[in-house]
Amino acid sequence: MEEKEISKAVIRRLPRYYRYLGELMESGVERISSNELSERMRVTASQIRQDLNNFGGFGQQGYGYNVKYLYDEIGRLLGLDKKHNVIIIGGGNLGQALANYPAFEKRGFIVKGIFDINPKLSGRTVRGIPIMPMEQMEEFIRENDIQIATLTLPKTSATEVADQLISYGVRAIWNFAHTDLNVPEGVMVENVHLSESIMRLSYNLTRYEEEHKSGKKEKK
Amino acid sequence: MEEKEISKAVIRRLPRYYRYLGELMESGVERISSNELSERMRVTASQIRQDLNNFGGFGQQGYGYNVKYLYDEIGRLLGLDKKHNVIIIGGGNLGQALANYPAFEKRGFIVKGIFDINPKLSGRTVRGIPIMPMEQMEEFIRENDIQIATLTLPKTSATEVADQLISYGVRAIWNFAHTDLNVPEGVMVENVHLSESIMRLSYNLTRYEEEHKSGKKEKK
DNA sequence: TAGATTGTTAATCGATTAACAATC
DNA sequence: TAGATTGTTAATCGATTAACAATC
Repeated sequence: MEEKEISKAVIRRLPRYYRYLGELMESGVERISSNELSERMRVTASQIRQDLNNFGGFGQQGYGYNVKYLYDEIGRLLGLDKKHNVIIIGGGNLGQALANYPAFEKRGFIVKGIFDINPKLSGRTVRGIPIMPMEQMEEFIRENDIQIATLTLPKTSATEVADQLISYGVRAIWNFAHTDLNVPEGVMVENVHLSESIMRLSYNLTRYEEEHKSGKKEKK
Repeated sequence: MEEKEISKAVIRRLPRYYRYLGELMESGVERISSNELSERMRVTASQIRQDLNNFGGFGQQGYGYNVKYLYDEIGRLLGLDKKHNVIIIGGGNLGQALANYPAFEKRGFIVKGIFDINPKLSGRTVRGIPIMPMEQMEEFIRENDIQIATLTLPKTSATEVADQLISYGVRAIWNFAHTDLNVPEGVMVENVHLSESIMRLSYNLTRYEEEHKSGKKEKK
């Protein structure tokens, strides 16, 4: 009845909670209070409690949170309790690097195939994953229950390929191309714009240098 | 006198403005109003005007914004008018993929060297960029005016290596390792946590599926 | 039970949007 | 000049933090 819409800001933080809880588990910590966690993560305890309460009462008064339980619950929210079949479009350096990344498999993201316009790459494999020509994409998606497509190709072809992918039934696009995709309702896009990321770093570096240039500038 | 602190949200948007303005330039557009740009970028015109005004009056009443001028100004803010020397720590797949990325060079980010703990990689090159052993890092940083270090190595060594880099004078870290870095004031960190990114995608996909499962669920 | 800590409401802060006077 | 569009102030919205009653 009451659809409590969860804000993007909260969702953005979920994977980070998951990471910290995983580390706590590894070091054998069984329970943790929002206060302790807040010190480790450098966020307020209030925010932690607010965030978690969006999804239900995961804690217990007077006790705190059970680390394993909370870890599993957040994992479930993030869809990490299920396998997701992934394809990578674009078999260049970045595409191959992602295909080679074992950590994704551990979290349930299984790379099933790589597609590239370059016919010379066809037939090769990366970590046992076949590189195939674009023509086989549709059949492959339909037959292998592919939910997520990773776009590691030039922006010039990204839009067109994304449209194809969606028409073949892909519901989620992990977009590394330097362009924004317009997708219909019900299709998810997560952008990784690396060039924008390094520009933000460059901005901060430049601002800092400007403010501190010519040695130590005395503050009046 | 009045230090107008610019919010992180604004800075996050700057590179995207830059991208759109670059595309407008390429297609020969000379001027644009906040209204037109807002339609293309799917943000409000009000936000565009507010954002840009943080940095000064880039527009002109009755006319709008000169595309080339605005592009250059934002580029300058982002520090793209200067060259930045970059090293990559970790010569694995991702490190090599970034080294191979020509778009960075175009923006003034010059990869000068790659460092890896694996001595077998030493002496090899990627796109003419030498891979060197970690022992040479300090000297290389000091002699080549390195400002930015890219961390593409396992989280287990990331913290330690970051500390080293900072002590050698690196002021900005582009962190791809799955961990948060604690750095002193004056050192910039930009995180690219790919596993968190794909988890957000997975979250949205999973939520959407839950809401629409068992075919079309009628809404009362 | 007493102490601890959550869940949750209320207060504050910041960011976005709307409105319009300034001005090209 | 009249029309267009910015720069900027005010209003709204949303997110974070503080506070505390509920409860384990």
